[in-house]
Amino acid sequence: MRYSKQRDIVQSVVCSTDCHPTADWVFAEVKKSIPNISLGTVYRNLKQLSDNGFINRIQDGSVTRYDGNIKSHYHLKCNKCNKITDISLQKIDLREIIKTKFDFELSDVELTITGKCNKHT
Amino acid sequence: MRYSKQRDIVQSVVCSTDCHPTADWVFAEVKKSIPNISLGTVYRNLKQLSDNGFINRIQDGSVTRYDGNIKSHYHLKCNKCNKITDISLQKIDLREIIKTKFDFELSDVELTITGKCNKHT
DNA sequence: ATATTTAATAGTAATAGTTATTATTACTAA
DNA sequence: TTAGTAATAATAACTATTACTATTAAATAT
Repeated sequence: MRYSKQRDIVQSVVCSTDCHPTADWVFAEVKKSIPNISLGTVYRNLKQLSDNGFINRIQDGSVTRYDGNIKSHYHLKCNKCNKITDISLQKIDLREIIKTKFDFELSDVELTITGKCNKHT
Repeated sequence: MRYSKQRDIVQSVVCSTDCHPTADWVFAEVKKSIPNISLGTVYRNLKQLSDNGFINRIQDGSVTRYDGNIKSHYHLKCNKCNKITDISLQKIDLREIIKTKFDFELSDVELTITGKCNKHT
């Protein structure tokens, strides 16, 4: 994977926000530096970056979002404001439980908890 | 919501399998009884049935799947055979943890654990 | 039983998100 | 410097899903 200015900026855009952006959002943001960048380039680089572990991809309903936080963590999604917040739940060792109870070699966990955050009544 | 033969069959198709089918799979299956059913009708009825709690919708990557099992449960998805298996983890009361630790009113949890089931080396 | 009302339908067009194609550009190494 | 090949911009294609519209049929009233 050789250097490209486009990928470099895609990565820095994703890693400098905690808003779990979509490809489209990243596209708009990168355009500020590279006005003629193509949406396909953004998709391709997001894929490459996540395939190589530089960023994470998360599924938010039917749309894919990207996450510069590559430490193991989960998400809270508020169904009022749609904000996705990072959480970590170290006490629950899912890997252990899943392995011993279900004989299943966990490689990835995506836990989406939907509900209402404390900004709403 | 008044009776329709189409919805009745859509529901029975979803409820008589544990394969967590997509809309397209349901469409093909219902066609066996109603050859000229429309894909839109399948989507509309799947939506209605899940909105009314007769079936569940689950997100599998970017595609939506449906589940006749409406008891609270989670899923194991094997990334080798793509099979989705129902599991339940009664010991972990997520609702409690999420409420006390994060002040977040959980209304829905979707936990997707991806990995490798015991059919593979 | 028949007419009326209107939800549900079949068929089709449209949309959104994403991936593929293709000709061109620009790193890298000999 | 030139050959090889990643990466690119632009655009077409694709897939899952939703919207539209004229018609059909289930429930209700006559």
